[in-house]
Amino acid sequence: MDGGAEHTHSRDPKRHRQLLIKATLDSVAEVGIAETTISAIIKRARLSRGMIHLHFGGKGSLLAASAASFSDEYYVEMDRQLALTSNSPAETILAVLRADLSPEILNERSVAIWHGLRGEARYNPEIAGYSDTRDKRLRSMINDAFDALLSEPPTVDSKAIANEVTLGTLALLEGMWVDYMTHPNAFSRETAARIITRFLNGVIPGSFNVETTAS
Amino acid sequence: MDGGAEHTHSRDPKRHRQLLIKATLDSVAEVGIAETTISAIIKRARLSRGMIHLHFGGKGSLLAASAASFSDEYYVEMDRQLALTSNSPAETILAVLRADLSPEILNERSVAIWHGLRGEARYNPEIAGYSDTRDKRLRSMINDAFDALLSEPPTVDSKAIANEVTLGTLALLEGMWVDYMTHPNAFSRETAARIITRFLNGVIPGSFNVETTAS
DNA sequence: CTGTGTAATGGACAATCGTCCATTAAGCAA
DNA sequence: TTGCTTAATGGACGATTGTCCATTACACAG
Repeated sequence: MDGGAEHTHSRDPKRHRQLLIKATLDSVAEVGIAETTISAIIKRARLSRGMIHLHFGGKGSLLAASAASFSDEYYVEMDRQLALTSNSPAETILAVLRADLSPEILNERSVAIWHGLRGEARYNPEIAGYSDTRDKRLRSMINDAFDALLSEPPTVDSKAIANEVTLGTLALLEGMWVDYMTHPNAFSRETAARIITRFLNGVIPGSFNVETTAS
Repeated sequence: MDGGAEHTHSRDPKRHRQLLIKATLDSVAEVGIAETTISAIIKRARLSRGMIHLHFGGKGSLLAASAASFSDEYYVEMDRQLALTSNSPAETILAVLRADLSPEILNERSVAIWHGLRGEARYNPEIAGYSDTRDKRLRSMINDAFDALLSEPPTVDSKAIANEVTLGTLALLEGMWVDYMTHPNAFSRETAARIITRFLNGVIPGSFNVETTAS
């Protein structure tokens, strides 16, 4: 019937699962979550229509699995970059900032997925869970560092300050992501990092010296 | 055209146009932009199916008109609140912060619409235009105030600083909106305002004294 | 080889999407 | 009233949505 069809039924369930997740994330990144339909995903993964129901039971579960995978991607890269730095509190905070603004983590693909999944989280509790987990881990990373930076051992007052500075730093980062999403080509990672450092140097003087290095 | 004559009920093109826009924004706020279909909008506005095509020509144009209306809502309320304050630079900045975090402007309805339209702006240039216009006006408001606050008349250096502080302030506000959207019930407007003020007081010492006055 | 179980296929299916138009209803001029 | 204009209706239409399943293809045990 067919002479040279290289695409016969390749049997590899685990790889196909991963292929579907990747296709889903790529689709959300490129055409948005509204256009990420079963047909679009299947076409991208070059698999058959029934695969999604077979492996995930429905579109919702596939989206949730994709959110989990995306969260993993984030922390794998974050941990990789953090492993390269020393572990003083100020260094850790700066390293997190740099990583969160690095091209490997902050790019057009990731902001589009981030935005799409954030919206979907309101109606899919499973996705909300993964978003929340991601946020909490980042927050405790930064919060611990500010605790150590402000007072050793931390006092009630220093902890209160650390908490507020942590929330402010996270808000700054999230705001920068929004900025990047709305104007990807006008955005400057260096400017963003400099602004955040300026603010941190303001609230905690002397710990984030920036100006020394020539640019 | 005329001042009175609002007796008619079934026939009122201008009112129906407005009704459709309101229904669209309400739908985006409550069920998300994906579920905001022609049927959903019509059902909400209690009008007939053909009205959208009649008055707007299509769903895309209705969304764009809704984005314009939403942008108006924002600035009408912002201007109203700003009119109540004195016009010293520091007071202006604080007033903008307070307004942007006030229940009239920052609420579950507005963040949901804001998020939904931001995502749609990638595929509908008309919507992107209104988002951009809104952002630019807010930015110049804050930037002008920082310019005046830092140096009178502004110097090249003070303008550079004002620009970065402006971008940082906007990022903080946008981050707070994201925070509010993801955890509406855990969010505290007072804490958010205090954090931003703390950061501003850090980068520009002495201009944003917080705890002293309550009025 | 044949038999058995599972991976994979791709179309059937009802529901819903957005667009569009033939028809009806309402206001105004005569 | 009669005629004319336009707002408004609501269903037809083809395309597409997500779900599901009867069928087929494959790997391996025997």
